Amino acid sequence: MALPELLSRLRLAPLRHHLGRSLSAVAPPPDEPPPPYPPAPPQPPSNPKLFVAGLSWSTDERSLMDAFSSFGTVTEVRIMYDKNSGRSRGFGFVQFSNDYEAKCAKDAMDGKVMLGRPLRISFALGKVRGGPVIVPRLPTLK
DNA sequence: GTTGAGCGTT
Repeated sequence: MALPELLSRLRLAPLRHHLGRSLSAVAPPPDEPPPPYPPAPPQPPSNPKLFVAGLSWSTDERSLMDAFSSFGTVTEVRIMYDKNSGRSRGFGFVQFSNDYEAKCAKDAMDGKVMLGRPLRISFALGKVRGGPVIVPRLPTLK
């Protein structure tokens, strides 16, 4: 009886020791950072300004603001008009005081029919006064 | 009197 116990102790002791070390050595990586393969969208494109297309020709900035003012503070509404004819080009921009209001208005109004026309809303891009417009600056000649 | 995807001026 004592012999098998002794044998098991003699053989298990190093084994348990080894296992304990190897486990503790292999244990740490439960934190495997899963590499997000679409590395692009950490944040959904969001800014206070919305690009609103699909506007009826008869939609003016006043009615457009009235349609969006219930989602937040509208800081700017602009509809692009044709230089010559003076009529609406069918799209414009609506800017809110913050990104949340803009996203809320977009989710609520995108696809909604206004004056018989389905609205196409997305976040504005490009020309933003004071925005991140990168202008390559050439060295000034002297 | 028209048209219908799109990203703009001061």
